[in-house]
Amino acid sequence: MPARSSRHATLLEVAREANASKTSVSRYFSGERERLSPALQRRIGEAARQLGYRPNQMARGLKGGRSRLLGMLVADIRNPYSVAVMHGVEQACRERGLSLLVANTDNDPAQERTHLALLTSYRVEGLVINAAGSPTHELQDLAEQGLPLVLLDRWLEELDADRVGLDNALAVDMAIDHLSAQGYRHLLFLSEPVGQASPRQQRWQRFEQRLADEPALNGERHDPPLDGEAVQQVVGDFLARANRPAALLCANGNVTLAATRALQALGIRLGEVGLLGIDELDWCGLVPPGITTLAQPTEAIGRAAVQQLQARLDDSGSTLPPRRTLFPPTLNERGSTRLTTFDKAPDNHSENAKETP
Amino acid sequence: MPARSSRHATLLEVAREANASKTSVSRYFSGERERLSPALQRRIGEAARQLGYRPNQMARGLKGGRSRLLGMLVADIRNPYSVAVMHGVEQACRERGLSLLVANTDNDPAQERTHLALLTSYRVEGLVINAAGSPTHELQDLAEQGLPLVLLDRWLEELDADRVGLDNALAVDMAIDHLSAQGYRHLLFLSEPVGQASPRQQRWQRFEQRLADEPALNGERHDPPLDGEAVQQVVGDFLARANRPAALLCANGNVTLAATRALQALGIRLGEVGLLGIDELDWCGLVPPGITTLAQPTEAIGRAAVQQLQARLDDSGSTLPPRRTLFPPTLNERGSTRLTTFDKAPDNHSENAKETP
DNA sequence: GCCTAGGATGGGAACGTTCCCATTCAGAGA
DNA sequence: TCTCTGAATGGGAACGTTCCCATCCTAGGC
Repeated sequence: MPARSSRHATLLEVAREANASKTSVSRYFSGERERLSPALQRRIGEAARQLGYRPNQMARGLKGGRSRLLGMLVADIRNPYSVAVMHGVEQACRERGLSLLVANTDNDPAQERTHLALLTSYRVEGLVINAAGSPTHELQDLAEQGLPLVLLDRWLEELDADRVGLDNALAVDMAIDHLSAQGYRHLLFLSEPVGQASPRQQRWQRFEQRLADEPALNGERHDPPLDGEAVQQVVGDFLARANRPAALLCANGNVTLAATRALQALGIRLGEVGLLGIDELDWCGLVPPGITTLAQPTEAIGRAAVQQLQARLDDSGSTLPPRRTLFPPTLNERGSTRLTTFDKAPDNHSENAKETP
Repeated sequence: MPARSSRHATLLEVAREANASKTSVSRYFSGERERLSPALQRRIGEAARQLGYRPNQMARGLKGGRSRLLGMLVADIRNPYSVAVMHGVEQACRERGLSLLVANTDNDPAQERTHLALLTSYRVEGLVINAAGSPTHELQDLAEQGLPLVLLDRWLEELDADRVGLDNALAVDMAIDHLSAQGYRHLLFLSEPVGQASPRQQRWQRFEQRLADEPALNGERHDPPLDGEAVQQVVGDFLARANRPAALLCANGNVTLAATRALQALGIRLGEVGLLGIDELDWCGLVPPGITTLAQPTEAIGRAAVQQLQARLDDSGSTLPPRRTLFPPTLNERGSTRLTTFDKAPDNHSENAKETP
């Protein structure tokens, strides 16, 4: 009795069935099909179809070291930004016949280490790193071993690798310019706890720098934990302290969400106090009168990461200098940065349309 | 000159360094550590650390067929629901020392087929399927070959596999009961194009059934494409046609988003026309006066899928009957289903708190 | 003192590929 | 007729594991 049902057909079985050698079958499935005579091609194709043969990637990966696998370390998979970028990475992989092994680390350095080890144990050919902490040492080792890797969004200063992400300085510039042009004078830069995460650091550094340069503007910076009451507290205190017109600049999507909640809880109308978020979210047009955002070109960022990896893969020999690819954001102007001085604004159900300038 | 930098250390190299046999090293790394004498353990551990050895999963997978890999087919990775479930799947995998190979199909049956082939070519040990179309034939083959697979959320009637997902009938019951209790009498069931997707079918079937049973309620059903003006058109027409009090029941998160946009564009206050969405979203508390939702226990659903797979994996021999695991949703009651008959409701910035009943 | 049990260890054959070399063969050039 | 070329094909050795069997050794029982 065949307890185990028919396992996978192997190359050898196809070869026997087609009356060919395993080499020929291997060639047939490795893109060297045209080297085979038409007759042989037909026989192999037929046999393979009949047996339902699929090359075993594990075995493939073993021999040549070509696993056709890319690894991606994601700091927080539940962040829509991460998912959007991941989607771009995936698209680019597909176009190149690569598969993607994704590991989510939930912003936990320990998991980061574990998952890094895991990904390399599958002998991925390249790594897209969106790291929370700094497994710098491990990454350095990998880089030295010649594994192509690209840092995404967050980078580690000590590690001299390729980088892809948003032009954070430009983003903050655009945000401040917009808020300033709209008439806001007192700015609160709100961020998740800055910690090691480089974009957060860069964004607020640029913020401080710009404020120092422009005497007309005043500003503060805070990075409260996002759960619980802390945000509301911080925002409330800021507004009590600051003169108007005041605005909030949110360093990422999570912060925008928390800040919006806080403002609502405080009973403050958006626009009266300005709100501008980095990262576009589905619902930003829905909360009246719409929340102004700086959208990242997530798809492009993801694709660029893979492209960079591919370049390293192709180049393998010489050591190109590390490259940084920065993308500019796009301003989505909505009502939350339209300064209203009416004490009682009309209750207009705004369409979430951008205004034609 | 060593053009290639130090590649990965192998089992054999560790064995040599530790003055041990490869068998012993293999044992050391395969959880049979205690069979080795303390001295040998120490030597191997030392050598491995020194050489930076990591077992090659490819080679492992090749020999025993144990890839320690689970595959997951996701219909739409940009849907927060999918991501949330995926997070659960991932957690459960981690706890079991499994890795997850994720393939997103963007709701495209062709990609579904391709990715299915891909996943199996990595010899995944089990498959979590959240399929858009119906690669039923391929899946049937896989199932027959003894590959454990579990259908997630969407299932294919022809395929007699394990299923995990929301109790859709219960969800619709809860929705209708709630809307009805709140005083709404004319219901519009809004769905993405139903097509093959089973949850959509089940939800609206239950909807029709319930309406047929309750003469006090009237209802319609539509599944317009979500992009463009179609939703607004459908909602507008419905409201023109139906008597009040009327409410919208949205079959999933995407629809809720589209419906909210449509209502805003039509200048309709939420609550005056009811809105209840299946799937909880970050921002549902933010759009005044808050959108009532039925939240799925996404984490639990994801974990249940892996658990089911594990059960099959353990059981391997006998054929347990297919099992269905259905989860109940949770009602998040907010302002969008609080029937207001005021022609001009007070402009209250509602806190997005649940009311204590 | 011999036999045996069983724990610790090691040798070698898979696993399913790829890839470096043959080997075969037909036709062209001498 | 003989060699030479190159295209078509095949044989066999890796790749890094696991796992089935030895083999060795130390004690314990007689």
